[in-house]
Amino acid sequence: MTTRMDSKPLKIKKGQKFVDALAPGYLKDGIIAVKYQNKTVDLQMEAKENGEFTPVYLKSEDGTRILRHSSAHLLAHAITELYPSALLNAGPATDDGFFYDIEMPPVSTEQLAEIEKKMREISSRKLPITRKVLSKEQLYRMFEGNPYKIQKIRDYVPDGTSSTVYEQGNFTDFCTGPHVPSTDIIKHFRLTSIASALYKVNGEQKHLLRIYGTAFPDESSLKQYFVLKEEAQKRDHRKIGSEMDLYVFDSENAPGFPLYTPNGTIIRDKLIEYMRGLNSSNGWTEVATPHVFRDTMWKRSGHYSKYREDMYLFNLDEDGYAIKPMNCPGHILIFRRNMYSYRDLPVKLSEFGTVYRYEKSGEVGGLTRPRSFTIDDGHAFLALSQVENEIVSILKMIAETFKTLFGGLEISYELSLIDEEHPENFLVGYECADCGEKFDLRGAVDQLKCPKCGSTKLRVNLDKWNEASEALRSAISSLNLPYKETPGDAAFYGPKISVYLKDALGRKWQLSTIQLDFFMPSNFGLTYVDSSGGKSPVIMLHRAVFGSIERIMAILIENYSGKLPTWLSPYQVIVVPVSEHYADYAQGVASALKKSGLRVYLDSTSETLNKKLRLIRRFRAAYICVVGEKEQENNTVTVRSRSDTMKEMRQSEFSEAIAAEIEKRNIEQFM
RNA sequence: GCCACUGUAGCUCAGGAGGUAGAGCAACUGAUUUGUAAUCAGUAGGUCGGGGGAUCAAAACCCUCCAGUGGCUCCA
Repeated sequence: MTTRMDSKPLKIKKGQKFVDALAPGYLKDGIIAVKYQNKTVDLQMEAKENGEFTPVYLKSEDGTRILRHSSAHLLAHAITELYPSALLNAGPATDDGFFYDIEMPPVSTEQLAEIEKKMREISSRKLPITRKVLSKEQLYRMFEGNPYKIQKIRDYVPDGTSSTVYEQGNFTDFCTGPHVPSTDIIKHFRLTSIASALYKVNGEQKHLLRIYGTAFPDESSLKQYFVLKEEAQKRDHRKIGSEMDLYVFDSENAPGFPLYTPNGTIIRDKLIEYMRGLNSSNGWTEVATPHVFRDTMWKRSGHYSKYREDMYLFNLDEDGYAIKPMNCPGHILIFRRNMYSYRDLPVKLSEFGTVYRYEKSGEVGGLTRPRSFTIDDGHAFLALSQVENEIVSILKMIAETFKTLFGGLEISYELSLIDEEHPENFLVGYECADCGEKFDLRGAVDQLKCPKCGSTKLRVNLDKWNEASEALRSAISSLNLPYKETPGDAAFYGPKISVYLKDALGRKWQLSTIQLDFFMPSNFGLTYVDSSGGKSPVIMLHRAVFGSIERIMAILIENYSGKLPTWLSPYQVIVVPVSEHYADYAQGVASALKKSGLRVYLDSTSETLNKKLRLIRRFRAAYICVVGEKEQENNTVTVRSRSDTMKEMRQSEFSEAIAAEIEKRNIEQFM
């Protein structure tokens, strides 16, 4: 899809159309737009001044994006022909296709096929797609009767200026383009699904119908796309997890709550054991906190006002309680049992804490979005001067962890900051202009009031946020890690770093987070005695390396297609006798291996060898040992690895090799 | 919560212009004793997601609830 074409810059004169600046016949070579002054524009556009441009080929990334955007128009065109009363909203290209949001009655999958058919028909009409410049007034007139378009014209086209529409046959859409020059360029596409999408028009929330599709420059990439989707489905952790017997979802009695079987529990335990070691060698101590707290604590921590909707709440006698959706306040209660001097900090508390969040019914799914999950949580209580060092140390733990779990897979970092335009979405400091009171609040600007004098004249103070952000930024850049800043994505109580992994199928998963928090410790009045004998506020740092055990398990399973590294595998060895004649020898092999600490399963059924191998396949054992006459005589085992290579070897040799592999937590097998 | 699709045996699925359920695999029993992805025969297994309705009659039709899957961030 990202085929690089020869795209030497070409010359263009002011007022000349790009299409005319191309040598004749270029269009057939798959050029659908050009890049001029750092923007992609239509071939029919005229250059504003003398200069250079480069052709954009359909097969390039930019070209494919344009193709998809044009496909969305084609979809909209088909809809207007089939359903004249439909009101179009917007239809952009996405990373792997396109969609269009439309106000219209829901359609069935059969109707979807009809729409696709109509699209093909319109495509074959070979309609030229042309761009027209219209004034704001003309646009209003053209789209009157469509409140969605009217709103966009109002919002995006300044008074007295103009914008553009794109026309293909009798269909016109308000759009800045660019687009492919003709409908018949859109050939290799498919509509994929129907969804409903929330949209606000004139301040009112509306459910629009969203139709998804995808398009590619050629048929083979389109096919490839669906092959990859299928491959992803084959690796679905829900499917593999039930084959490997790792966990159960009981949708009647525990919707959204995973129940771990003995096999799944082994994986969990091994992950926890690994993290425990890493925690301890990095100065993290471990604590245990209860699952239920009085709501007084949640009110104080700020969770009650922000997360109440997602919390499991209940009342007993006169008191309100909540099951914990997070571990942090519990750790604060432990931290504050003492007075601390600056010499005592940082205090680093970790816990494999299971939390419960009431996810809305449409949002739960598998291990990636469960209602209960276990965080490899940790909270550091420290002084501002210690923040950067601590973050560096955590970033190193993260890098080490993912190298162990995934080898060389690519990880990337994101630094999420406050949206300075909309501080009301965050807990920020304010100062009262009237009485000078300083306080932290979160809420709509026009509802904010000074808690002391009731004045509404408040000044936002982002000092804490800026300091926090700077500490994160300088830690991440001191390690030369590639990162991207995303304003507005911060947690409501502080900025954060998120870590992403690209898996074997190229999918991006969010893993670790590090969040800085100036506010929760101040809600609980946490201070330490600084070197001058005064009280200084404690800063809190939330971190999770795995993120959640369930999520990391799901990613591991999908990435390895269930064939986990040996140290994590529930079945490290399955011993299979060729027939029952060798049951005793097999038994001996199995117990010797078990004695050396391996997780071994002996298949003692009386099936044929072929059948036994077929039936145990679903467990994705690290090694399968077949033993029969030959092995019994030679005191050997014939070992078959995950990748189906086979080798006969002495029992002791096998047992040492596998022990070393597990000890080092190798991803690769020794054979 | 909203939209589409789905819910029949432990698993994968068939059936269905309405006449109270089928297959393969798994399980169990017996025979077979097997050399790297299906040996044979037999047995057992289901309130067709729950509830309600029209019907002489519902797994099928209608209503409703529950659950699962994919979406609901990427702006003209």
